[in-house]
Amino acid sequence: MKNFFNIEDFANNLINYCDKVQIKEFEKNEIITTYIVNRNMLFIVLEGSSDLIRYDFNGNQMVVERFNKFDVFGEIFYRININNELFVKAREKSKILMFNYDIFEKRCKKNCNFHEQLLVGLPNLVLTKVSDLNIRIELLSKKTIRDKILSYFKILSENNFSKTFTLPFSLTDLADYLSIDRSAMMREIKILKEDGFIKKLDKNRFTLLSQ
Amino acid sequence: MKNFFNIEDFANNLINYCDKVQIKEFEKNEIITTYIVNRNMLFIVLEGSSDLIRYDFNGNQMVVERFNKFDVFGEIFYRININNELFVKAREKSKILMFNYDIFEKRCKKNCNFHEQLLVGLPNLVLTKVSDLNIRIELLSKKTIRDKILSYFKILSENNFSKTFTLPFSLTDLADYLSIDRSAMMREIKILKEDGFIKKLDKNRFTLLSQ
DNA sequence: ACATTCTTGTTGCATTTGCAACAAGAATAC
DNA sequence: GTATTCTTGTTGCAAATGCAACAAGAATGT
Repeated sequence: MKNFFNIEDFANNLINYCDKVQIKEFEKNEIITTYIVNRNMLFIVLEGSSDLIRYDFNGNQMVVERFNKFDVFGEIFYRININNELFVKAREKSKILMFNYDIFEKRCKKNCNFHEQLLVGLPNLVLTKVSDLNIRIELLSKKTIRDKILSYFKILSENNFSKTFTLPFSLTDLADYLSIDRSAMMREIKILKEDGFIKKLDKNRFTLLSQ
Repeated sequence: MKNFFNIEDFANNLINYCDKVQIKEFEKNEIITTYIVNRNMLFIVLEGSSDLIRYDFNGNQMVVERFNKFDVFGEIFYRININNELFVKAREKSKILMFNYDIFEKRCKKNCNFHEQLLVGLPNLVLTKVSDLNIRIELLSKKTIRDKILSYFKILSENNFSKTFTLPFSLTDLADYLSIDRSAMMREIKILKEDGFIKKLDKNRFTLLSQ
């Protein structure tokens, strides 16, 4: 999982960024963007985090996806969104890089280094996104809650090169991520503990037991 | 959903393609590639179709994803695949375009038009892929079989600009795509018909009723 | 033309899951 | 420092779902 360019450095050198790109700060709960098909805007989280939210018919809102540091998002990744009921809301004070997809076609006036770096670095961010989406699809495809939890824990464990790992979010969020009922998930985690599959060390810290 | 380049024309002009790219034909059931992390190969289906298959522990194989004409696939979209148990198998006689991701960095010797077109057109194919993955995630996130079916039918209907539409694959494949048991899905379709939500016209042809 | 494989359709039953509701502890806001 | 919100944990129950098994029709291969 090598990085084709170092986005940390990149973000730190944004002082004289080009005229095709802007950086904006958002307060907690501010709307960052509403998804409108063919608007072709792209966003990169530089600081903070935000949620892609869908309003369904009944009026209740649901978190479709969460964006953390250096995640890419935008209408361009959601070409079918007929009712324009998708929007992105800051979960906390956040800094967002914004630009139009036509950046690939039109160079900026200054022909700046920043523009160039973005063009080189963006594909890697998108590939990471695709990989993340594929992983989530595989998890959501598992038929039982047990399989979903164990498969996800296995991935976390492998990412961490250790049987012990920390969840990247709360248990409530985990249920959302796996699209299962939270109480049913808690029940299954309890059974997995009893059956000796996992051990709960701390609030969000688990160990996968070999059997 | 505009096209940034016409891949049909593109594929028809492959006569003097560049030295960075190759086109290969595969017979039905032939293995096109095995996913190996960091191999960085990309593939585009020019003709035919293929399945991404996972061997699980028990030895039984499961279709993770299906690739049709002009779909892009490759290890590069699956960065976490520790056991290398993923491979792509041709469902029928297929023609596949293959190249390494470094095509972005290294121009070919001839500096050919083909190479240039690929660089311009590929991002659009990838964005379409991301959009498709996002749609599937939303469907898989629905909690009931009824919601999954109705949401998917709504998308097909909107794509077709009509309440009536044809499934792009068999009912058996639909159950796989939505990751639900086929018999449970058939039962639900029956209830949806009885409740007046849908009408079945033909084998794979349905109409969404307004109520 | 026949055999074989694939797809649709159906049902009973056990199991899994979502939902509702509640309580206690942790974290955060003011 | 207190109130408020968020998170974890638990349970009973009804509803949804997967599984197994079977049959008939359609499509495909030779």
